[in-house]
Amino acid sequence: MNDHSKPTLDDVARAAGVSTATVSRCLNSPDQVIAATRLRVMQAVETLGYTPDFGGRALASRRTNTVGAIIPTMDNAIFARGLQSFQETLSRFGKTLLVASSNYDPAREREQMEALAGRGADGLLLIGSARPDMSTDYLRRRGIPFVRAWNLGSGDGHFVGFDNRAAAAMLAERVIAYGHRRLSMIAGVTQMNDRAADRMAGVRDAARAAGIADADLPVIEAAYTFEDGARAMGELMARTPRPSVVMCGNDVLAVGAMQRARELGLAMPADVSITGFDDIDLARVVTPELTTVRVPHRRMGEAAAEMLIRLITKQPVETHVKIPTAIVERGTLGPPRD
Amino acid sequence: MNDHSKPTLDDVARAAGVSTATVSRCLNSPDQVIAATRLRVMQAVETLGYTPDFGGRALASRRTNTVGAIIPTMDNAIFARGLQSFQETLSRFGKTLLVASSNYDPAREREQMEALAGRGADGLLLIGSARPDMSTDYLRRRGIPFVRAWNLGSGDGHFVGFDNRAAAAMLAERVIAYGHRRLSMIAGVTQMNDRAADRMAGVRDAARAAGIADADLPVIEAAYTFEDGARAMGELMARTPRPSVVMCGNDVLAVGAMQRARELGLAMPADVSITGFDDIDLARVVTPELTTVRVPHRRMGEAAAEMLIRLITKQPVETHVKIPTAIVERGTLGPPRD
DNA sequence: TTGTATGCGTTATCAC
DNA sequence: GTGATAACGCATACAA
Repeated sequence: MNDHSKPTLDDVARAAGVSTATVSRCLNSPDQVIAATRLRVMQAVETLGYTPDFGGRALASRRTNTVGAIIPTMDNAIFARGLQSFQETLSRFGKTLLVASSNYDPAREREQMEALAGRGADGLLLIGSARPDMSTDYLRRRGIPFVRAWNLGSGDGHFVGFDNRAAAAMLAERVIAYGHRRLSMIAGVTQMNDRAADRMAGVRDAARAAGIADADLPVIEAAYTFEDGARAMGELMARTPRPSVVMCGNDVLAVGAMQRARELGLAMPADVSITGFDDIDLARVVTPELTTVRVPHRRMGEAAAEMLIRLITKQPVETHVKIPTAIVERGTLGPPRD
Repeated sequence: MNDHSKPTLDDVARAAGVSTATVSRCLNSPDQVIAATRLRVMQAVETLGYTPDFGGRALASRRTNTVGAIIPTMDNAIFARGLQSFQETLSRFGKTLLVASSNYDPAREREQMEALAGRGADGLLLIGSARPDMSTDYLRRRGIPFVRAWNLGSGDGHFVGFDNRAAAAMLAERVIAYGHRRLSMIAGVTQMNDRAADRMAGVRDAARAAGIADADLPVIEAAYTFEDGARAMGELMARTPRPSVVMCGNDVLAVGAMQRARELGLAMPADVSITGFDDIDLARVVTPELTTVRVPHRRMGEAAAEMLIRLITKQPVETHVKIPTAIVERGTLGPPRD
C-alpha cells in the first residue's frame, strides 16, 4: 500500500498475517477472536490508519445504521436545537445522523430523500407534513420508515410534534382575555409550511370565536428574518385602525417587530402588545422580554428519535406523539391602552 | 422485486429489457444511449422508484462526490451561516455535503474524521487549527485533502479565515482610543479553540501596547450562551476598580453581558461599554445596537468550498486565504464616564 | 449503440 | 479460532 491510497481489509490482513475474515471479525465481534491475534490485528489497523469503507460494509451487510433528517434550513435556531437532541438520542442507539436541507423546496426535499435513500438511510426524519404525496409514496415504496416532526399530522403515518393550531389559539384567547379586539398577525410563510399555516389558523379560530371577523384581522406573511418582521410591523402600524396587538408566527419575527415598534416610538405593551412563538433564547434577551409559546424542542427531538428507532426495529410504536406546549407570559403582552 | 425491498439496477434492466450496463449508462452518461432505449429505461426507473445505491456506486467508481465538514456544534448561528454558503457552493460543483459535529471535543472530532473518511469523503472542512497532530496526520496518510477555516493557521496546510488576533487587537485599540484604561474581557472558552484564544491574545496585544499590564486586564472565559455571558458580566462588574469596558469574544456573550448590565442598572455606553465579535443578526436587535467586528461568514464558506474543490481536483491553490474583517461601530461603545 | 464480464471492500457462510 | 469464498449493487473496459 502506498502512502496516498487508503488501506483496505486486505492490507491489514497481510500486515497482521491473518485472513480478511479474521480482521473483519476483530472489528465487528472481537470476542470471537483469540486475544493474541486480535492484538496483532489491532496493531496493524492502528499503524496503517485503517478505517472500514462504509460502501463496502453497507453492501455486504445490507445495513448502514444511518438515519437521515431533512430540514428546511440549517440557518435556524429552532431546528438546530431539536436536531441536536435527535442526534444525541440516535447516537445512544449506535446510529449515525445524516443531515440534509431542503431550503423549503419540496422538489429539493424529494432529491434529498433519494440521496439519503441511496446512501442507505434506515429511516428518515421529515419536518411537518406539507409535501406532495409523491414524496411520501416514494419512501413507502422503498420501505423506508419515516417520522414527521414539529407538527401533528392528521392522516396515516407517524408523527411527533406540537399542536401548533391549538397552541396559537390558546395564546390568542389569552390576548383577547386582556381586552384586545384589534388583533393582527405577522405569520411565517404558510406556503408548504404547515406549522406556519396552523399557527395562523389557530389565531383565526380564537378570533372568530370572539366575534372578530377574518376581515378585521390583518395578517401579513413574512420570511424568517428580523428584517421581514420589522417590515411587516411597519405596514401593520400604518393601518387604520391601528392594531393593539401583533401576534407573530415565531420569535424571530416578533423580535423584528419589536425593533420596529421601538423605532416608531411605540411603547410595549402600552401602545402595542407583541407575542412570539417557540421561546428561543432570544425571547429573554429583548426588552421587555417576549411573551411567547414554549415549545420543548429537545424533548421532541428525543421522542422523534425513539419513534424512528422503534419503527426501524419493527417494535410496536405510537403513531401520534403530542408534545405539550405552554404559554410563557413575559413583558410584551398587556391590556390595550383604550 | 417485492414491494418492500429496494429495486436494484438488475430489476430496472429486467423491466426495461436491457442490460444493467445500459441502465447504468442512462444514469451516468445519457448521451451514450439512444433516445428510444433511454426512454424505456427511464420509464422503468420511475415506476420502480429506483435510486442508485450509493455504496455500490462508490465501490465501483471509486469516488463519491461527497465532502464532509466537522463543526464544533450545529447549535450556533455562526457556523450555520458559513456552512450554508459552503454547501451552496459545493452543490454548484455537483458535490454533496455531509455534516458532522464534534461538540468541541478533539476525540469526537477524530471519530467523525474516520466516519467521514469511511463514507468516502473526497475532502474535509475543519474549523480552526487547535487539534492534536495525530488527527491531521490521519487525513494526510489517507490522502484526504482538508481545509481549515474560521481562522488563519501558521503552519503547513490550507486555510481560509480571518485574522482573529489582529481584528481583536484593532477593536481594542479603538476602545483604548476612546480613552478607556480599565479594560476587561469575557472570552470564549480557549481550550481547543484557537479562535477564542486568538481574540483574547489580540486584546492583550493592544492593551500591553498601551501600557496596560495583563494583571490589570481581567479575563473570564465563558461558554457560548447568553447565561454564561451574563454571569461573567456580573463577576466583572463586582470588581474594584470596576472595568469601564467589557470586550466579549462573540456577540452572544456580549448580548448576555448587556442583559446583565441592564439588570444592574448600568447605562451603555455611559456606565460601561461593551463590544462583541462576529456581527450576527442579533447585534442589530439589541438596544443600544452592539459595536462589534463584522466577519463575512458567507464569503468565507464560499472561499473554503472553492479551495477544497481545487485541492480535490488537484488544481493549483493558495494555502492561506485571508478574509477581511471590519469594525462596525454602533451604540455600545463610547468614552468612559470619568 | 448495447451486452458481457470483472472487480471495488466488506460481511457472512461454510469448511477446516 | 481461523481461512476460503461467495455474495452485495454498481461502473466500466472490452467485445460484439
